[in-house]
Amino acid sequence: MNATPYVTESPTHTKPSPDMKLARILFPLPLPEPFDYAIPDGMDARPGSYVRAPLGKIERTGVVWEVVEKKPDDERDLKPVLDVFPTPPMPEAMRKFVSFAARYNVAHPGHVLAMVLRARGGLRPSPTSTIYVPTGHRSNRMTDARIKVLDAARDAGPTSAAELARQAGVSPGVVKGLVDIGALEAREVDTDLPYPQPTNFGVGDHLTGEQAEAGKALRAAVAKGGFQPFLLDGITGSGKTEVYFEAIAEALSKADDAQILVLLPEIALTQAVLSRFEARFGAPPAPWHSGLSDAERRRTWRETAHGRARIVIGARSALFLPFRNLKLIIIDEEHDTSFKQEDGVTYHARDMGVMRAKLEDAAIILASATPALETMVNAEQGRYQRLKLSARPGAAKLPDVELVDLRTNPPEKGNWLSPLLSRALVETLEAGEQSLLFLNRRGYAPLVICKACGERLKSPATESWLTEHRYTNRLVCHLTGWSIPKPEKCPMCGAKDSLMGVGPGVERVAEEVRTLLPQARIEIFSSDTARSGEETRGIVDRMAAGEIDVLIGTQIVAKGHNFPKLTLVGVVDADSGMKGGDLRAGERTYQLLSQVAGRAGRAEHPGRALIQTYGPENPAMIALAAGDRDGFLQIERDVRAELMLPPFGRMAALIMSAPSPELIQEAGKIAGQAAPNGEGVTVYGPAPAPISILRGRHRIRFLITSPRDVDLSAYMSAWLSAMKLPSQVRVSADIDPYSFL
DNA sequence: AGCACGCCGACT
DNA sequence: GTCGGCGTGCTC
Repeated sequence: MNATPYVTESPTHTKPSPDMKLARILFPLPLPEPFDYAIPDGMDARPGSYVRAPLGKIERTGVVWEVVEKKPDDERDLKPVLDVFPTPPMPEAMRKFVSFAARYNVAHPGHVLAMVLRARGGLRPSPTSTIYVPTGHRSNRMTDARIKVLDAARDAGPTSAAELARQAGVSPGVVKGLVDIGALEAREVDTDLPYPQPTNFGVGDHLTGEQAEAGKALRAAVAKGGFQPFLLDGITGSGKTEVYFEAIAEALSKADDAQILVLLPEIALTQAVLSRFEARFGAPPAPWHSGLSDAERRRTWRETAHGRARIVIGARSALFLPFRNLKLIIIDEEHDTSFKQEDGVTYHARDMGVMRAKLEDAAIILASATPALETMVNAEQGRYQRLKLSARPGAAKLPDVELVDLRTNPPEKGNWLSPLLSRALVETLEAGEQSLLFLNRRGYAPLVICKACGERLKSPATESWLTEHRYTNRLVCHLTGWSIPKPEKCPMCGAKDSLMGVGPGVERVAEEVRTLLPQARIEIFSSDTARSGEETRGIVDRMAAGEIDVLIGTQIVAKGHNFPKLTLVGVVDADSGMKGGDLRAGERTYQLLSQVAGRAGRAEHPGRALIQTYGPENPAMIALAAGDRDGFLQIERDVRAELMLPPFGRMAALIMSAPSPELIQEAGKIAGQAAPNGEGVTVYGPAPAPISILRGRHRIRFLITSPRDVDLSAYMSAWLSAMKLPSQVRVSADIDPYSFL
């Protein structure tokens, strides 16, 4: 060891020179701003470069946010940038997008950057592995073992030494021997392969007149270039996908480095959808969702950053992938509420997508059969261009929708299906056709009470009601997943056999159908019976093959499955979604119900939908029965305009959490006093948050409304920084909140 | 987010 | 007397 104890200064510090440039580096951490570092001579660190730099005692990856000249009077002894990754720099549009998303959603820029850098290994070149290929060269010293290995290499294709030895049933030493005599050659290859390039950019086959026309409009817009937002408004089965494929084909053909992002609700990201893209464009798209392995994740990330992945198809978080040359964004099922991220950095992928398209100077297509009210208003006011698809190709027709008034046509006591719906189920089974019953409640009964003392059984962590599951004979908290075996005695008063399930769940409705149709093949479709993709596929395949007579499902059934022999859809309780004071409740019920109703009669069979409700006079129900979607949205629109609710006014929430009820009450008081005065801003609360206890923390929230012209993000940001809170209290803002309950 | 510093309880 | 619990504060 060559110790030099008298050297005290760290050798990593760079001496300032007169023309030194410094890099302002943003780290994926909740820091208030980028930090300054010295760029060593000869290092190619520019705005957008992904770099490593020392931060405190450790080294971290960050992104150069800007490069500035060091001022002559700047005496700071800056640490140096250590390394630049061989990844193309993050384009300026992306950096602006990160900053915008942080400002708009009231989050630290670094916190948003963390969402961008979520693929470990994506910044480094692909790992390599050694494979062995036959050279064709054979020596006269061919033993049995050697021949087996060469046969394996020929049959299995190039693979690793261990794999070759395993397949040949010999020891790895034999492989080494073959390399030594020149019969096999070792090659280093990347394990993460580039995605094959799409090839088919031509006009799609079998487009109907209306589809061809919409496709042409989209092609023209993409060809022209620049920020152009579209609403592709097409009823279920009208061929929206085929139409936006035209826009994708145009973007692909326009430049050979143009990239396209397709966002879908996570649940819609199936193999079938990926295959459809592959069939159309001759190459599979790059996928991005929470279920990817680390290797798949870094592959998609790297290929996207290098500009080699042309089509990326993903869930909401794919919006934060670092595209090099993004030319088109598609948000399919744009009304879907799963695009709203509710924890961590809260954001809405649809709204952020429009902003990203604007900053990238790209086209964006929002596609839906039931567009969100916000989107409809944007189209109406000319901010989005609206393309309508109204026809269903082929013989398929939207089903006839009938409302069943549960007040005049009530189910028998203890049942949940009205005589009308029961009769329809019998008729459908007799006709050899399929039925679907929709009830958005898992389990047997959503509430368990004690007949003796009236106790309602609650989850210890969240205080929410426990749901009875007969199939597993457990009581389950649907917020946390916590469960206990169903007790024999009431935990409160000790009475035996006094616990009773109240209200309907899919299991109870299944029980009722079993009594009504003893010979029918009945299955339940919910997250309890479709735990894996395999189970989901099994149910969907059996239903499509006609092996199920009655399928009883939660909202999982509402997503684009095609069941040709399905002719009856029954909605057990249309009113359940309307409760809770949620400003979008009516809209969501309409979307869900029309989506569910759209499952019936997609092929040559006509379908019908029966909707059970206690409020058939409700505008949502009337519009649904009449198939008058735009009429419904108009009523809803007027209500929101009148009350200055979004999109006619702005709304935000401030959510606070603390480990104890006393502390959260104290925090609420402090926050209430710290709320700044803002022109037109109204603060309501605090009130218990939608999930008032989460992971052992007590939560409250304020609701804030303002006119549209107020910068509510800036208001929330000012409020947050004006508060001095005990350290155990956590606060966050939610711009345009979606959960109210 | 890490990581260190710092100030109070159970152990060789 | 120390080892270590996690509250608080800093990182260019």
